[in-house]
Amino acid sequence: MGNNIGGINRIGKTHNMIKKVKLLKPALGREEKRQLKLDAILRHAAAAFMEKGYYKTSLDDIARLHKVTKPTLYYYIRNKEDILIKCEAVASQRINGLLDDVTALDDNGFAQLKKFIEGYVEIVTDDIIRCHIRHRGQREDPAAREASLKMHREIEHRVREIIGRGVADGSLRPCNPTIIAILLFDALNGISAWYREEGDLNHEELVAQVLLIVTEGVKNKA
Amino acid sequence: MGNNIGGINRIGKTHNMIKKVKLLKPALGREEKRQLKLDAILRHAAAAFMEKGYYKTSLDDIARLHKVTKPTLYYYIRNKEDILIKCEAVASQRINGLLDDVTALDDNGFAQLKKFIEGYVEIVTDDIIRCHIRHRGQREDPAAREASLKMHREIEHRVREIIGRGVADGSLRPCNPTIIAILLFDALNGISAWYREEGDLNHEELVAQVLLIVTEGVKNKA
DNA sequence: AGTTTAAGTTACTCATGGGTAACAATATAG
DNA sequence: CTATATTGTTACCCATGAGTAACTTAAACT
Repeated sequence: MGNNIGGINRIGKTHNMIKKVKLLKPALGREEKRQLKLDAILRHAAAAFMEKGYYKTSLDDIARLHKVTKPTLYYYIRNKEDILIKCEAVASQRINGLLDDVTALDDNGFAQLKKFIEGYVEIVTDDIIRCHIRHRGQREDPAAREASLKMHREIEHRVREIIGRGVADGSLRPCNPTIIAILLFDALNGISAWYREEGDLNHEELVAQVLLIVTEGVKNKA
Repeated sequence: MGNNIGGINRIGKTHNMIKKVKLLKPALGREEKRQLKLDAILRHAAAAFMEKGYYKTSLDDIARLHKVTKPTLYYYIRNKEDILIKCEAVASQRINGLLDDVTALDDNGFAQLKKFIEGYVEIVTDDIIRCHIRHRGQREDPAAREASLKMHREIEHRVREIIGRGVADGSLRPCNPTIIAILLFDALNGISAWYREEGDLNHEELVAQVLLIVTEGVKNKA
């Protein structure tokens, strides 16, 4: 169950190709239009947060990026923190979707872990996910804070289970699944902070190196 | 060349044991006293930043922790950002000190890498280091920002060199030292966010698991 | 002693930015 | 073609918190 915000950034292009956008609009229901705009706002906000950080980015900045004024944002979001919460919802869906796919696989723990790593490196490229990884934890509202921690624990727990399964079925070497899951997660999440698709390092090489260290380690036994 | 702020938190105890602190004070020069207080402020600030985050921690909060009023802080620091800069200086000294020790070792790349990991897990326990790892990158002042990035690059570069050396001398399996260094760093830095010495997970177990994944990987070859 | 310097305090200023009230335009429906 | 939600705007409020000025107290040196 992948991602409900796939083609949002194609809106810009549509806008360039067709002058009277009005002709196109009625094709979409109000609720869908609203959802689309919300997603666009989230993308703009996430990009800004990644560049300047949450606190150094004002709502006016985000509004400017979206070419509206600040109060308009409040039609789509409850408050500034709500942006992070909504980003988290998207992130949760995508990551848990990946985990659904991976655990549905009829294969041993190692194979599942491998698939997870490949998928996660893909996911971590998205600005909204990046934003969530970087700003996870900063919740003013205690309830939101708790929810955030819970969702993070759940994901970590699912990864831990994959590793545990691998140890049980013999495809993974005996280890402490809790620690290994956290270490792996931190390394993967770290990728979101430095990896850019436009750069000279391609996806395959990156995945290959992650898999190298996770599966074989770096010590030479020859 | 370890750490110049080793026994700061012992001041509290001293204060409890000896009533007339005045009798003790003259043993220290003014400059040293000043340095001691600065370090204490840094510790208080770092602890607060780790708990509430940089932006949610006001200078009044820090002053309160230190049992002084806000303007007094300005006797020791230039401004709020200066606290991060000073934490970074401490971190730089400790990490580069470790790297000095490690690279001075007359042994192969793998052995050096192992020593580095052991030492780094130790370092990452310190609040000031934690603070630096978490808040590295948020610099208002462009010059400070550049300096921060440069220092971080330098450290990463030294780790990369150790790995490269290992590949060259055959103690490490052929790999991309740049990527491996970054992944390793992210995993190690991540530790600072969750590991507490007081917890039930002891140091040795943690180091053992990190070394397990780095050296052997988790895939079972049996 | 008594003068100087370090260390700390109270009481402000002032920019920033989140959030809102009241009003204007635009689209959808009947 | 009017009536009514839906979007959006301009103009404001106000809490927060960084940084400063002016003044007081404590320590140190000769």
